[in-house]
Amino acid sequence: MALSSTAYVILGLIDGRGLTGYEIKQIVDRSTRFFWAASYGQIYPELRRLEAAALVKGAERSQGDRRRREYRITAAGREELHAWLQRPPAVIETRDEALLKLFFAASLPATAPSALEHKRRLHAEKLGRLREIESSVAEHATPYQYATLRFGIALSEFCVRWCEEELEELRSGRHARNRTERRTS
Amino acid sequence: MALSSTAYVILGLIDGRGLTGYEIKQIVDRSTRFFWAASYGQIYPELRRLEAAALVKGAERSQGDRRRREYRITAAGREELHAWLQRPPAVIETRDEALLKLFFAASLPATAPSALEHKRRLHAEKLGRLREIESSVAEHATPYQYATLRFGIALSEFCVRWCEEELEELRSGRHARNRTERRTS
DNA sequence: GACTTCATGTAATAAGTTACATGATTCA
DNA sequence: TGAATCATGTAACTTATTACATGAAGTC
Repeated sequence: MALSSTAYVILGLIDGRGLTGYEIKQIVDRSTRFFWAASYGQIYPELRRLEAAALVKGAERSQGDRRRREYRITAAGREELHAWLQRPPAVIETRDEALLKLFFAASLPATAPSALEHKRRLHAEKLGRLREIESSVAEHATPYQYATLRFGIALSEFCVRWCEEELEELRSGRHARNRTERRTS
Repeated sequence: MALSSTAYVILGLIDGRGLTGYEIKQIVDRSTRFFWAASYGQIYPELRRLEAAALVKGAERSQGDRRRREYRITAAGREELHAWLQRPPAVIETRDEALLKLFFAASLPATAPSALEHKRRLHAEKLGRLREIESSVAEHATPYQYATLRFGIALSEFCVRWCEEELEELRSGRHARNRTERRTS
């Protein structure tokens, strides 16, 4: 079949309960968002494709004049989801502009602290959002969902800490050489 | 001007030395690759665009019948690079298919260990490549480049460790509930 | 002689973001 | 009544990957 990962995000989310495109987007933004984002521009067209392939089934759930289309997974859709879960994951990619700026900071060394400081702030903000989610979500998430949340929190904490340590090193001037001896600590 | 981040990867790499598109790709694959990938399909057209904008200057450095075009940064290009370094970084995005499969593992719980095991292996492989790079690159990298390398190594180690701990929890059966009490440890 | 590496490039496709358009309902 | 939220969708654009084509030079 060869669907996009974003298609499996949809299949995974509607496995068990019917959801509208709008609701899918809301849930994504508080969950997979942190390791797999999806925009309306992907979700709505993808729902149509999935319905055309009979992997989901949409039904009108309009209330008054407000149109609302709720999608449920079909038996074929669940099969497709299970097949995907059984295939080995391959994609783990990162795009980190802050790290890129740090990487090239030798071209303008005065910018290095700022790159690190912004990176620290971005991770701290993400950490704040994840902690807020954790405090409101713990009871209705699956253990696996909860595990990915804990991973995101621990990872963000790690990144914040690393930035702080590195800023400290920059300030203390120890950054002028490659401290090979530090690697083993 | 509004260039893509990939354009700045090129500007940053050729700041100081002339490089061909081929060499840029090779260097990227051993450095920024781990937080900002770039393919030939981006590099060659981008070099043309940058030359059209007079931010880089290409020159023939053919040897015999083998054509070879080496690019150097211009004064305007260096200015553009410096301006970019001074702007706050915004993009830090991750796409992690393994985490996605773990997130949806409640749909087919038997696949959870496999998702974690694959995630662990992918991080371990990355760690191996980074360590190999570290052992060969330490002397000619800038302290900032070396810092990003150490970050990549520490982060990969963290991810490998997390996967191992999580696998251990799965095996011991403690995964059946959301262990709120564990969060504070 | 065959394989690998060096070297440049394009075309097709896929994936994803942003901005916009539209309109109902809810809440202050 | 005005703002926020609910709700669906598309168009234009950007970004990036993959596969392909071409050919020289070096190596086993």
